[in-house]
Amino acid sequence: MPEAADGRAQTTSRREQLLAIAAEQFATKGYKFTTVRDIAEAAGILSGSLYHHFDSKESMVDEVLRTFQAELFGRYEAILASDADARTKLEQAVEVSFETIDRHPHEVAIFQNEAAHLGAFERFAYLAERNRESRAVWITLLEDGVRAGALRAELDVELTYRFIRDTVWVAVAWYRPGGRRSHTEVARQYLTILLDGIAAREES
Amino acid sequence: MPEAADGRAQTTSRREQLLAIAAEQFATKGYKFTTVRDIAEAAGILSGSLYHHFDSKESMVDEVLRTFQAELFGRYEAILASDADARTKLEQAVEVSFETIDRHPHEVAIFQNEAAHLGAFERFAYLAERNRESRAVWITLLEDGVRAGALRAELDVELTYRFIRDTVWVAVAWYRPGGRRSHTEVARQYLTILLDGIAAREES
DNA sequence: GTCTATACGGCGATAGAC
DNA sequence: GTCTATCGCCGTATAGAC
Repeated sequence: MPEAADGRAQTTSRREQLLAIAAEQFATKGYKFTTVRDIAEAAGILSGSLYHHFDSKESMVDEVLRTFQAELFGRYEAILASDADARTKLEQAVEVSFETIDRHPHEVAIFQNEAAHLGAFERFAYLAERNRESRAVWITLLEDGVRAGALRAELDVELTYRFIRDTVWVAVAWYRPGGRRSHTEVARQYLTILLDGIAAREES
Repeated sequence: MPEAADGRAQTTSRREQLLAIAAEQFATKGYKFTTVRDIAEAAGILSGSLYHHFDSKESMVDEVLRTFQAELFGRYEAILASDADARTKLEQAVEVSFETIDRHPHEVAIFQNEAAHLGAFERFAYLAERNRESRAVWITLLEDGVRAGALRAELDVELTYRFIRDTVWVAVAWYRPGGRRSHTEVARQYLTILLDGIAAREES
């Protein structure tokens, strides 16, 4: 990652490298369990040197989460704005989510594991805001689905939203990029369960 | 809780009281974020006094988790051993899980949030063992369901197990005992989604 | 069974040399 | 941009009086 063979833009700045290293540590050991000395060591420098690049350990998670969320929500908005039918949009939202787990597993893990704690500080108030946005996206998708007749009418939309959100994001705990199942495959299987259930259909 | 009006066993020992207080703190703030001074203060004593009852902060989580797991797995075993049909057993396992969230929300939360970190230490090796046991329970239920013709034959059992486990336990993050939906109601709704899916059935 | 007092270590962060 | 050195704080845990 650090070197580009040809002369083309080697855009990964030192700052971004360090953030990527920090993100990996935060994701695997947890934010609180990761010391600035851990991050520095993984980067091959000493802890004091980190403060040339960042104000504090807190600033590091902050930047990691902000960047990640901006990208993710950009993609959700694109889906909402498209003119696909309700069921397709729902499927796309699920696919984008699993793709995000595939591409940014560390960032997703940090968000999953630390958002609750961090959200308590004013600095991280945007996390709660993003949570509300996310809920709005899924609820809209589900309600549109019901209205269009694609989803069952008696659906408890609120509960369904929670189940979807939980299952999709918690998958970061076991999904391994480059593993046996691709993110596309996982999304497809998941959608089958979600849409059609696991029970055998009785022939009528 | 501390007092029993009649002469009958007032079984909540001081030890159990302290453990309950610790569990609540661990669950809401996280194990690492909870200091022994926090626990002591919540109990109305000083931190040094805690060490009259327990070796260490670690011993406290340990005891909380061990007790909880023993009870939960006892219930799973009872279901497996019963002579109900495959679909009923699966439903019962889901119901027991939500009931456990209702009765022991703190313990479930601690297990959910801390098991990954704690599992690294030999002292908590049993957490990984319980995880394997849990997987065995669900996989058995699912495979029996497929064999009995109650569940779809093409089911990816491994993936389905993960989705069930994730959704059921993560519900501890939002389920509130005594709230608007009872655990029985949540379990029922969840089973509908899981078994029959959320898509409208096309009339054949 | 609880308190007072305190040890010991590791953490985040800073100042200034190179 | 990194290193050396170090500060101040807060965490767990201990020893012994009451």
